[in-house]
Amino acid sequence: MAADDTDRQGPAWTDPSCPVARTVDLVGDRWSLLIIRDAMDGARSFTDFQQRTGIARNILTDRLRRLTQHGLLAQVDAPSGKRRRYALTEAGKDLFPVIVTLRQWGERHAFDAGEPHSVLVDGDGARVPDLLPVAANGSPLTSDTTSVRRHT
Amino acid sequence: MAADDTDRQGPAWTDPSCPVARTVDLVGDRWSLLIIRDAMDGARSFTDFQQRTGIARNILTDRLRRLTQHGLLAQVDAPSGKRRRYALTEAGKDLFPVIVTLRQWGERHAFDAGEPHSVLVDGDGARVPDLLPVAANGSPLTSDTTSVRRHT
DNA sequence: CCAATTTGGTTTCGTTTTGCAACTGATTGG
DNA sequence: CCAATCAGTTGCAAAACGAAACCAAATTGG
Repeated sequence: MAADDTDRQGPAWTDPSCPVARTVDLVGDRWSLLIIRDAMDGARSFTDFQQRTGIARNILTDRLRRLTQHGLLAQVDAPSGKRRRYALTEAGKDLFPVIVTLRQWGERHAFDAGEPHSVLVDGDGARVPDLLPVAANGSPLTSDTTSVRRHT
Repeated sequence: MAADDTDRQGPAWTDPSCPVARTVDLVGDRWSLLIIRDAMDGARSFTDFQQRTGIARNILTDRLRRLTQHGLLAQVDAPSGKRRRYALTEAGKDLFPVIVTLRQWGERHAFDAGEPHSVLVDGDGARVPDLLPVAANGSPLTSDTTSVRRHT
C-alpha cells in the first residue's frame, strides 16, 4: 500500500526546526508509542504486538515497517529462512525516558484514587521515582521557568 | 460535530490498566502534544495555536475542546463578554517532563549533525540537561533494568 | 458611533487513514 | 506428512482529517 513509487520519505517535517515536532512526526499516533512500550516490555513477534495492543493487523504491519524505516526498530535476522522478530534499536531504546514520563503522568492524572494500574519498578522492585527537569544548577524547572531559544 | 448526544466520554481506554496507554489515549495524536508545547511557550488564543501549528481550523476546534474536556486546558474568560483564551491547567503543565523528553529525543536522533534546531534553556540561558530515569538508589535505569509490575 | 476588520469558530465536501474480516502462503510441531 | 500457527495481504466500509468557504460576535479605526 503506497509503498510502491519510491516513497518520497514522507511529507517532510511538520515544523522542521522543532525537535518536539520531529519526534511527534515519528511516534505521535495512536499506536507507535504503545508498540515501543511493548517492545521495551519484551514483545518481539508480530503476534506479540498484535495481542498486547489489540491493533488491527494491517495497521500493525504499517507501523512496524514505519518504525523500522525510521530506525527505531530493527528486524533481527534468523539464521535460515526463519520467522522475523523485531527488536528496539539504540534510538528506540532511547525513547525510554519518553515512555517513563508518559507513564508517570498517567499515574498522576489519568486514574481515580485507588484505581489499580501497573507500576514501573527497578531491579530491586522499588518504584521508579518521578522524572523532573532540572536546571544546570540542579533546581527544579517548569514550563514557566524555561524558554525555547531558536536556531542553535 | 458529534458533540451533540451527551457524548459518552469516548470509547473507554485502549488498555485500562496501563498508564502509558491512558496518556496516549489523551494526547497520542498528531496535534495535541504540539498544542501543549505551544501553550507552554505562551500561546493563548485560537489563532496563536492555529498559526504556530498550521493545523486545520476545524481540527483545532476539536482538539482544544477535547483537551479542555479532559482537563489539560481551561478557558479563562475575561470579566465581560470578552474573547476566550486558553491556559494550561495544573495537569496540563504537568506534561512538561513529557514534552522535554520528546524534545531531547528529537535533538539526539531526529537531526543530522550540524542541522539547526531550537533549544530549551533555563532562566540563566543554560541548556536543560537530558532527563534520565534513575533507580531509588540513584543509579541510571534503562528498559532492560526495569519491569512493569501489574495490579498495584 | 459606525464601518471595516479580526477573531473564533462552523459547515461542506473530498481525501486519507483506520479497522474488520477474510484470505494467502510460508513455518512449525507432532 | 498434516494440521495448526504465524506473518502478513487484500477488499471494503467507517471514521478522521484537511482545505476552503461561510458566519456571527468582538474589536479597531476614524
